[in-house]
Amino acid sequence: MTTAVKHSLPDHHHVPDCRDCPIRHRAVCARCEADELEQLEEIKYYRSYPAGQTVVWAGDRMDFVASVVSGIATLSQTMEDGRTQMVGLLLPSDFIGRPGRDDAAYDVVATTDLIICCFRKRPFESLMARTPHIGQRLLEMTLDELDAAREWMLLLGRKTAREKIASLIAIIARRDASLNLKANDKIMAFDLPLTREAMADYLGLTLETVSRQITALRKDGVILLEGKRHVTIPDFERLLGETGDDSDGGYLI
Amino acid sequence: MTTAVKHSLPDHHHVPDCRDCPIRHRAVCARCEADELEQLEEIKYYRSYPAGQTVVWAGDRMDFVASVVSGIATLSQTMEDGRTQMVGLLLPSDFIGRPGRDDAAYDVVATTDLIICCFRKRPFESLMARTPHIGQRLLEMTLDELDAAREWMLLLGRKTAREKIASLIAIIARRDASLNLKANDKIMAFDLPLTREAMADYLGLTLETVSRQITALRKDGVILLEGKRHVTIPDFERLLGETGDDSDGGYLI
DNA sequence: CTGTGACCTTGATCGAGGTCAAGTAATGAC
DNA sequence: GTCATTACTTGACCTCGATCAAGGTCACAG
Repeated sequence: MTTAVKHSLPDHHHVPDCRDCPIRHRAVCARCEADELEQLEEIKYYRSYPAGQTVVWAGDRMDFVASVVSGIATLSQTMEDGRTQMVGLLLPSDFIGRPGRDDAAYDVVATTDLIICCFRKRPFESLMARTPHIGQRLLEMTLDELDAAREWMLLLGRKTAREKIASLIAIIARRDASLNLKANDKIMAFDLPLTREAMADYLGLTLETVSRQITALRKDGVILLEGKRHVTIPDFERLLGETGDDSDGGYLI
Repeated sequence: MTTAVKHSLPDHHHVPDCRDCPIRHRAVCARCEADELEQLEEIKYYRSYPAGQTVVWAGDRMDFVASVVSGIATLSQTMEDGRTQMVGLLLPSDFIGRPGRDDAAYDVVATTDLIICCFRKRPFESLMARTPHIGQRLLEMTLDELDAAREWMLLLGRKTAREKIASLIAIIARRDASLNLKANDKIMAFDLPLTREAMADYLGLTLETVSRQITALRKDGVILLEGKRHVTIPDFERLLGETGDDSDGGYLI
């Protein structure tokens, strides 16, 4: 299997500077930094998880950091009584884990089939200490994630249900567009990678409200739906108008 | 004035590892790192702002990074229609600004009289490049802030108004206790450093709801109020029970 | 084809928190 | 003293989204 996965590594060369995801990042990509390549190669390995499986539980000991190779994972917290809030969406090339901490702070769950590229933590940390460049990139990524988290705080604290849904769809549409590089397509189309419940956990809503608002956006012609998951956006500006964000479009999340 | 401020610098030696503030941090403190002291000394200067004044507006060019010496500042975002969400509370020794970005992402407002210690950005960045240790501390601080932001996402997305207020009061109480080092005092007392409106902006509520919930907590004996701002907490565990957080108390924010 | 379960939609109702409005308290200017 | 202002409280009402409940659709197993 390792061999099979290695063939997918060219993905790692595609390191999008995705400004659109809730958790923006740039991958820590071995292949793109010749100097560190061999050292990283020595301490890395791959793991795969089927959709629905939990990668780590909050509080578990975590002896690795990792980067998403393919698939989608979520980061979430759960209160004693079961209320849960998703705090991050991990897409290919996003980073998992935290140098300097041994226990996972959040549940990491694979929402689709998932392959991650792991680095054993101690060696990674010492490599980081020897190679300031890696630490700097990690800082940059972390600052981007912090900005994204704060943008999400605005969404959670102040937006209406309709604005929340529109924002999430806009974000997914942008990430999809930036990954698939069809920049000139006026019409965006993609599958929602999350269930209604996962969207609800992300947006601080209930799944019923998510369903109702998606229906409302469809009835108003803001989005088109085929089946339950496939979304087409006939007019992206129109969608942006529903998000409540600044309309200059320059820096939406 | 510069001289007067320099006399307050011993504050910088008190670098609490405050795990309780929404935006946790450790100061980048010149005094505590002999090696970098002189280089930092060369590029630093102080600024002070009266309560209510805006330090920087979102989108403004920012040619410095800074550390709070005394007073309290807030970090917030505002939507076109005026809805605002606070995304950070900056207390003494917290860090302001972001190496690698020229424009401020958020409004920074002094809520009390404020003194900050600034470092010109370009020299700070090049010092960072030469001194990996600084970058590492910055990474650590940023990761702490990220955790705090995510904890706040749970609050914003899933907690009730009463839980939100209780959480905020608990956080302020802990920070106050950790700053004032009266660990054995069972009874905590302090002044709320924020107006009802600022609390509302922080918690994603309206100021009326904040007022009502504070009244409710007072009537239920969870907190005592003298005047509008001075709070006494007769039973901290009781307050924690109102926050909705895990009751082990180990890692509240 | 029929059951079963996951996922989603829709309806009816309820309530937490928002909105609007009036009023209080403390402060400070004149 | 009066007036104005800022910060806060309280009440009445309403709305948005949660809750509870039922039903639909689809994929898949037997």
